[in-house]
Amino acid sequence: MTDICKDFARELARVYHTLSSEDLEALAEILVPMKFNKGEQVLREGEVCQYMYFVVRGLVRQYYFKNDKDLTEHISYEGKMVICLESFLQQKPTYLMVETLENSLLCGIPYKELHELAAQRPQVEVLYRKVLERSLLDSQEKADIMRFETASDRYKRLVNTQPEILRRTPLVFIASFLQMTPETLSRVRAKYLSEKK
Amino acid sequence: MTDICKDFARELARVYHTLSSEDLEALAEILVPMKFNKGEQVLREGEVCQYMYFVVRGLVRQYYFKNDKDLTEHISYEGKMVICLESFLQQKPTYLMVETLENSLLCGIPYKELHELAAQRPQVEVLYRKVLERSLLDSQEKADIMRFETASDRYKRLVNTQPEILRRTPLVFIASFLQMTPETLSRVRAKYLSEKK
DNA sequence: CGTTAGTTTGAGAGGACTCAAAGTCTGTGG
DNA sequence: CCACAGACTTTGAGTCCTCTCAAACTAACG
Repeated sequence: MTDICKDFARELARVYHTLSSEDLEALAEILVPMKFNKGEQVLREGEVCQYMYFVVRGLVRQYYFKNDKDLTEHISYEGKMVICLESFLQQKPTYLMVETLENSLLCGIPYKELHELAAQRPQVEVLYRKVLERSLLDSQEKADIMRFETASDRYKRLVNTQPEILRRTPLVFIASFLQMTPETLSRVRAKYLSEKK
Repeated sequence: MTDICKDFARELARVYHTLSSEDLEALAEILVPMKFNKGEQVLREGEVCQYMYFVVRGLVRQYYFKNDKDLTEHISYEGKMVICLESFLQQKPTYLMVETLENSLLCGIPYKELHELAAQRPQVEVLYRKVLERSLLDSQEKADIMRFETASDRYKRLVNTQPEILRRTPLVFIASFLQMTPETLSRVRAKYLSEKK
């Protein structure tokens, strides 16, 4: 087991504080560190998502194709979780893919081992549930944002909450992440910059 | 414990098949049946959602206010679950309210008892997790629908998947449930009917 | 039968899209 | 070190969907 995994396990414990140090040890045991170069595929279409990933270092996006269009669903960087939920939870082939936008170091919790551990250790099961809870709350928040905010609002929100993403990600991906066309993002951003000045 | 609760417990076991008959007994013990008249508030703004509700009979909607507008988030009838997730999961005051649209019979799983039981019985914890998984997949599906389907598509989808709701619910609520104005729904529906003929 | 809520119809506006073209950046090979 | 291809970004014009506001219509209930 690497230090990286230990760090991650500690991080998890901190965020969800339900784990004893024993649980923590056991969890750290099953973690798998993974290294990827910029532009590499972490998860391909049709594969089954075997891990809940944690980004130790780097930048990755989750995306899929809809009517031949490449749509970015999520962008994650240091300290964030990356899961293709539908595939991971149901252990069925994914339509949602993962690729890195920078050289990246990920830490994975494998499905089978997680479930075995959860069966033995109630607190791990609780942790697992809490991760889902968080995803659920996030996805509700996102739905709300998309429903009520204009393209311009969404851009400003990103500027305020995750400027990190803006600095490190090509515009095309940001546009579809914010659910607008690159053209719209360009206009929105031009207006934002001129207003700010 | 009433027969109703037994029915519900059986239903749960059927859907999620992880429970032993012992687990089932224990779960049924903590269920709380509740009766409401048409138009009654099941959960008011600011209260903490104490139950995961199951609709045994009747029709209920979950709604909230945004800029003084009454927005229907969800409509549920026999066999469906009703949970104000944010409030229930975090046991904090809800902004999402629940009211009945018909005389209704609900069956509630109380938070505290559920957690106690989950702590004792791993399979109940698993069940709890699976309920969350289902909510998550549903909410992702809904986001996708709202993103890519037009008002007209959404209406047709409801006609095909839950005509039940259309027959039993006032138009205003259906409109905001489908995330459109009553005017738009009226037009969409007029067009649908004329096309069909 | 009148009041009020709910639904339909119409006109007009706005946000974001598409398609198209122009402009800018970047990296590679001469 | 320059030039140019290809990718990315910006700008423009026109369109479409859904919204808002307003008015007419219908239904329901006391």
